[in-house]
Amino acid sequence: MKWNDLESDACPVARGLSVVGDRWTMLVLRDCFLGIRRFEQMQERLGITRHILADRLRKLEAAGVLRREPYQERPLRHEYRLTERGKALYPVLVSLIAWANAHVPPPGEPSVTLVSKETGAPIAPVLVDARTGKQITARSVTAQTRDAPPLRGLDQS
Amino acid sequence: MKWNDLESDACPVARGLSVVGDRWTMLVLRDCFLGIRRFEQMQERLGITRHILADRLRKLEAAGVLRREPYQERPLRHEYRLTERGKALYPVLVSLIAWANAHVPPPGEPSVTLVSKETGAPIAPVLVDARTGKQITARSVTAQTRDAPPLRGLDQS
DNA sequence: TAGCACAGTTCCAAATCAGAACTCACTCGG
DNA sequence: CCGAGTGAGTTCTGATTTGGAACTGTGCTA
Repeated sequence: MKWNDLESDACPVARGLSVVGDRWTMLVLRDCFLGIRRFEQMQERLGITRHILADRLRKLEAAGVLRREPYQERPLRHEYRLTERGKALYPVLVSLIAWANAHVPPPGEPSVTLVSKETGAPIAPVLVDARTGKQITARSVTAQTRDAPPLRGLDQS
Repeated sequence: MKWNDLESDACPVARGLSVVGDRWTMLVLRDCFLGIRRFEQMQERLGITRHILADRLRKLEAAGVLRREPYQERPLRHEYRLTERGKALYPVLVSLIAWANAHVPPPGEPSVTLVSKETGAPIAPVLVDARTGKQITARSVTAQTRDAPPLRGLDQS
């Protein structure tokens, strides 16, 4: 399978990964969420090759996740900012952070955690259904294909 | 930067990606959540090279995300199942699905959606703080490093 | 006039991946 | 007993993708 085919895959996981599913993209976006906007800064913070960074930024712009806009003329220079579509990825990032802090043991205490901007209190993210407010788990929720019946899911795992 | 260095990175995003951050891993896990457990099935459904699939399964097992257990002897054969650590990745997958269905236009209507197993009603996932019940957004929440002050975040984006 | 900054681009070598064939331990049908 | 079939891999080779380092272009500052 070629990677670009994923973009038009029926499966939303595949489509999502066609945009953010490579080794660097989510790290680039992490920096964007932290307010990093400039090429040089990203390159230095991430330790990514300039080559690859340029390529990823191009692709993220093409996907409508980042937007490139001039912050000065003479010489003309651009910075990268999250679009609404990009900001909508925040839950993915937060879920990943929560999982990693709980399950990929850092050397020592988790050194980066999520806190409320208002109160500074630590945050424990949970996914719930907007309608019912109930927590979403692999046991309570399943994927449904429009044409085909769902596979058996996790019930008897 | 070498990929394996990420594993011990202070940043939880980097640590998380050291486990699930490559081109195939999340797709493998998607199949696991759908109840697929056998090598041959995954290989066929995903269109992944047998070589790479074997490698990813090994790594996921080493990371404690999947567990490999015999389902028959003579000849001895194993299947792969999600561990608790693996199941804890569900929110990441769900967030990705929600984002892709909303922002990576599928050809036609989203053909795979999330529904409640009980009622069959569609699910709209939202991330909230377990403590306060308030929605988590890039504006209300920020990352905090234990030693350093946070970067400026999205406030004035 | 000589650096210096920023945002890239270019080139080559090294790592990773795709595709196909091969292995191994069995089972089953005739 | 022989040959085909199954499931889970492994091995090979050639193509793609990365990493690392140097180079380019435009303008600023001393």
